[in-house]
Amino acid sequence: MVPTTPAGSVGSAHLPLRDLVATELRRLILDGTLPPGERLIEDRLAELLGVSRNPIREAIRMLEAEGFLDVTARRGSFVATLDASQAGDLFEVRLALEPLGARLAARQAADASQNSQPHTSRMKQILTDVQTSPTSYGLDTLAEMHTEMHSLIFEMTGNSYLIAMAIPMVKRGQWLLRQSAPLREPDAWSEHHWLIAAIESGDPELAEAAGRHHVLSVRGRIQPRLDGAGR
Amino acid sequence: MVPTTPAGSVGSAHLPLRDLVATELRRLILDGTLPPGERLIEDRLAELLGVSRNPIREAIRMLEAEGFLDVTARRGSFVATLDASQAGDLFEVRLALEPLGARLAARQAADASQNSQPHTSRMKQILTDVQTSPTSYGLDTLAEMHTEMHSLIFEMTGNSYLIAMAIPMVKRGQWLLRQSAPLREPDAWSEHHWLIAAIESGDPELAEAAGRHHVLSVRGRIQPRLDGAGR
DNA sequence: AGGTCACTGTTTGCATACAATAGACGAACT
DNA sequence: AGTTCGTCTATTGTATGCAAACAGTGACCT
Repeated sequence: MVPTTPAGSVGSAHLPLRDLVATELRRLILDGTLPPGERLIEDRLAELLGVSRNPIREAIRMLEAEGFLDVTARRGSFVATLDASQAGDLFEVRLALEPLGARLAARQAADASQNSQPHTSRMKQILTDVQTSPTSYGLDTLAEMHTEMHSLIFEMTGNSYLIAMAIPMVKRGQWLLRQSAPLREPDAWSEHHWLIAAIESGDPELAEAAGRHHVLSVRGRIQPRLDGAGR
Repeated sequence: MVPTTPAGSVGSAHLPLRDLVATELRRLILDGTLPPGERLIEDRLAELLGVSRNPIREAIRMLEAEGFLDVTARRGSFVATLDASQAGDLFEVRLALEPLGARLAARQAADASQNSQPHTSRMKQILTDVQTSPTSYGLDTLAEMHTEMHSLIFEMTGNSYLIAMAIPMVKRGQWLLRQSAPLREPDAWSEHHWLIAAIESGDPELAEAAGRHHVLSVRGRIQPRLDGAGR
């Protein structure tokens, strides 16, 4: 992390190294550079990122809490593995939280319909970008856009507790998508159109149903690719 | 932590200090010794617990991820505050996850009805203990028993992702209960009887409804005590 | 041949030391 | 009197050093 002026190096507005490290490790895990099961050696990471082991260790605690790492005391940290069983677990939780997020977001859309809705407009922009030039983005970029869109829904709810729980969940989902990725299929994106429209309509019931439908649909698309190691 | 033989000091089977510290800090927060808003000074905690700042800092990252601490870069860590708005947020999420947990637990009960169910028997034992001698426990103990019972439901599901998300949520609920505690009311406990019976019956729909009903009931009992700072 | 034991390198756990920043206090200036 | 600036202290951020534990290797015994 060498003094390359980390986006506001001096003075006041710079992030602690633990946050930069956590962000970078997340990226390396999500894009597959650090594959599932890979062992993380603190010294190597420290050297790789040009920091001491201390920020590394703190970042490891954060990523552990987010579920990206499996840590065993005195035996090291490993990139978490996501087998079919765990993917099923994830979808079961997501099937509870995504409809909730959509419902609360729709309520917000209804409450604050008069003023501008930065969340919905950004969501629509992402969707437009992807659908107008679907081939101009790499898989990683597509996954990131997908994550941003779902994160926006949760952020729109204004429920800070839901946000804290759901954002890591969405990132975990991005990871899964990245590994077995149907993000190239046009259907995968057009579905979001319905979801966003439902939220924007301000009808909580409709939005909840759309959220549920969306998760079920994604699960149905991904499940077949995960067989073999069933629960 | 001075060589006071910290419960398995030598050899192999001892927890890292960060875990002991995190557990202790959680306890101090939950029992009110560290009140909401309190600033945590790393040096003081280190001296108080007899360790260096390093395990303290790692524990802080963990508790931050669990939502017990609010951390601002270079300005310190503070015990999180739970106002009425945030309590509402918590209940909204809980209203999604608790029924899910009950439903999946019931499914497990049905699947594995032949062999013994350590989870349900432990739950029933807790309930019996509380109801036979309701006055013999302190508030903190009651809160801990309540937490254990709900944690058992989630653990029973076998869904590791749900467990990872829900256990901290339950603890956060314990915190709320501890602050405005209706745990002395007999109704609060008899309700759990229905919930456990529903899970044990193996009927997912019934259990889900019981879980939902329970959360709604608790919210109804707590909500009035939180007024003033509504959303 | 198989298993057990000691030995050694690697890695994690913890402590200490130093650097940098935030916030408070007070002096000087207007 | 109020404001601004500098200084000083408490506290967080980061680095380094050392101890303890794990994992692999090979010798030795049975």
